[in-house]
Amino acid sequence: MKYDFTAIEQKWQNRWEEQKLYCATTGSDKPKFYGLIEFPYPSGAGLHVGHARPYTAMDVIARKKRMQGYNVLFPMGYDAFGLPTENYAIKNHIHPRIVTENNVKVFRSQLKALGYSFDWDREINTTDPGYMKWTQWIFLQLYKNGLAYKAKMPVNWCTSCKCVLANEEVVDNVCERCGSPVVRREKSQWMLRITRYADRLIDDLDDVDYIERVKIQQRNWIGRSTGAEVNFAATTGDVITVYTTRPDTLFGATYMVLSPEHALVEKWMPQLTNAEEVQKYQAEAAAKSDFERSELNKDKTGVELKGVRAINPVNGKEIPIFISDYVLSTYGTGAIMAVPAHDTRDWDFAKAFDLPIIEVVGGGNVQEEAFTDVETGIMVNSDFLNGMEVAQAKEAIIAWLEEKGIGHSKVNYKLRDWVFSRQRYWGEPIPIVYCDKCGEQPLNESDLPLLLPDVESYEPTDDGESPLAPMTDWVNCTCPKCGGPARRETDTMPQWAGSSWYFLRYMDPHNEDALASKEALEYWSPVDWYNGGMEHTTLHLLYSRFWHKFLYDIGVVPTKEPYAKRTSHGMILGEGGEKMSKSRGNVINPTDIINAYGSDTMRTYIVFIGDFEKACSWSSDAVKGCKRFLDKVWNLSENVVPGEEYSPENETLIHKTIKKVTEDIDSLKGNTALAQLMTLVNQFSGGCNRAEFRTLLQLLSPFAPHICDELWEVHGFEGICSVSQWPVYDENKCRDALVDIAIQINGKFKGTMQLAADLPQEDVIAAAAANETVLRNVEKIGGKIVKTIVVPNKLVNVIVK
RNA sequence: GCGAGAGUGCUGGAACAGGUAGACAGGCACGUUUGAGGUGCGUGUGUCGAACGGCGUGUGGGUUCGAGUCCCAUCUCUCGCACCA
Repeated sequence: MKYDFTAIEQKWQNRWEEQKLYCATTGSDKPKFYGLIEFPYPSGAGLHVGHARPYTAMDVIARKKRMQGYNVLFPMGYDAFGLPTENYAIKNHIHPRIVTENNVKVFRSQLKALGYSFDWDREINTTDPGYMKWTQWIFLQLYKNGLAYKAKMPVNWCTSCKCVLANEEVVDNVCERCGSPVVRREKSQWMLRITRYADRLIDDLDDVDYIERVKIQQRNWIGRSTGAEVNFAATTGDVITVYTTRPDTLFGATYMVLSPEHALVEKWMPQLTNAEEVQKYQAEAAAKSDFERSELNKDKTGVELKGVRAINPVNGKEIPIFISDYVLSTYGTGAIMAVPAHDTRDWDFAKAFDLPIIEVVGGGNVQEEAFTDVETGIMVNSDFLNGMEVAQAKEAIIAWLEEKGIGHSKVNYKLRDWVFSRQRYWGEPIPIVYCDKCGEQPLNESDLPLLLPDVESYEPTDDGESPLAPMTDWVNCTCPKCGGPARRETDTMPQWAGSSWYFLRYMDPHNEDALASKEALEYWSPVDWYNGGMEHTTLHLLYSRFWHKFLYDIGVVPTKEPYAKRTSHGMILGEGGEKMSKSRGNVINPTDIINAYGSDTMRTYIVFIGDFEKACSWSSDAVKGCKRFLDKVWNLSENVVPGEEYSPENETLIHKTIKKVTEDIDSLKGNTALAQLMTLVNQFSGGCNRAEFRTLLQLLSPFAPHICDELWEVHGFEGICSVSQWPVYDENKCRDALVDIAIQINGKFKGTMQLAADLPQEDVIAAAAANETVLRNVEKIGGKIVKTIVVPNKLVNVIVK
């Protein structure tokens, strides 16, 4: 019989779907397992191998869990709002909804062709009105709880997308998505107060099982630092508040620096003797992009504010005040006290402007370089702090500042509030209206979802207005409070909105009265295992944790954290180790591989390709190797003899294999699990019995489910392989009766000897002493055996002197 | 600059908790099956050497009976952050 993978795969995919074999049941008594992967953005290019890697890995886990008796929720959906769809729609004059529908169709058929065990009854799409309704509902709750607010502020504006971006979407001052330059614009924007959750987003990382680099990256992004705010008096009578993490070095503050945008600079302008020079510097700084500002970070520039001085509150000394663009207006208070002796940047500036450097922490040579070590230093030149260690001095000075009422301890974050407005058409409209009488008003929940107007044209505008703004039929509405005339908010939500809670919708996707029922949320929460890309660590992953915590606070969800475990996959590179890209022409289309070798081969290769967490390059030859392996399994099927028990010559290897496959799948090492299965199949090359073949099919089933279900049926085993009960192993049967013991002479490997397993140590030593290899080497060295080290069942090391 | 991770055959990659480095696969070579083969099967394949044997996990040290694995130093690469006071 021929291995007709196309027919077999089609047959089983149909059967799985008809029988709803992989559908999850809320409330089942079985233990639950919720495995999640990031749902795709249905782009016009279709599914690529980058999707297939994490999807296949989680499918293998889900399939194994199911066979182990878990009630498995493994869902799929589409994150379908977004710019590429909108741009494509504009260019080709098709409505984005149609574009989305077409793309989703392609994605769905590709996903099905890969044989994933998704619960297709729970498929979701973020652009469905029934889904959008709850995205908008969550926004209203955020609004009502003071976490969504409108603010006029400088924002990142992508010159190509003609749209505002969140800080997280700007990489090296270009748009993360399209690579076009990002400029600053002053705009009124909807913001989400993610900063209110900064502490919990850091602290609760201790309670979840995320791979370490994800935790580190999130902590760094939130960027919590503890220090103090200190008030300096200016000679004008104004107060300059600074933020510092080193209040202990206050005695070493020899000048101050304000950011060029600091409000006091404007206030003081009339009394500055060098106002012109100051204004020129401000103008230069404003003209520079953030990129240029940080590019030029080698040489410190700045201008002294002549005519104003500050007083160091600890010693009453007058010190000069500068403006410089190395002080950021957006962090802390936009002003610093400069301690050149103990801060590298201040040191550079002091050298450039010839300012005094006063050592206040001993241990370095501050005339040569800034001494920033906080572990070893002892305070000097600091009055009542002298002799203390840095940590001690921090506490003492903060106490002193608080007592005098001129400072207090303070925690700062790099994290900023989330810019939530986008000036595009293809997103969820923000459910707010503006009434002349009542002002800003949220829509009534009963009026959700607020749908997009169905129009012909929705080109982005250059003036920063949403394309929805000119659609007066839609914009003009009535005020939900007074019923008078009102106008709708015309900005839409970012793509991150729908994906911030989608994992909850899977739990109860058709619910019309709530985002999901209490029962479903209680039963399925939290997601047990979430795998996704590192690129989402400070975007989607952080955003969704924020939303989830908020939903927890208002009693909607039962857990503080959405995901119990997070892992991440490496990229699949092209054949030569280069990134796959259209321009290089090295993109692998999963459909081509499926057509040529079958989905089981594709799946097997994707798992076998290498370490899941590392980048791997695609190899067309190695794909064939996996096809060969499945061919061998297929051919083995014709050499299966009767036998309901494992035969003695295969028993140990089978138990070992069950053990290895079971453990390796759980630790994302499908590559070595498959290697072990290949070893087993190689051992079976002459044939195997029914019991052995049955176990092989079960172990291979998570990786190559179609061929296994088919052969299972061909051999008349009961039920369906992919939902049969996972085989168990006996630890005692995982060991060979005879073992090869390595022989080392003085630590060098010389050969092996075969002994019975678990022999007492004395017997092993005796066997070694009598061993030919040992005797020969002892003689050669011309010494005596002084010691023998035995590692049970592994090795003996004979020390000869 | 700071933080994280990684350097193993011709290639992708294995190696539990320090215990036979190179599993498994690809490629290549030879043989064989075949009318033919981008088929199947078999054998070989780290390196030097005819062999005995020696040498081998980026580099240099160290700890240990024993190091790819641990420690110190150093080089290279990848990723993340980047004037965050």
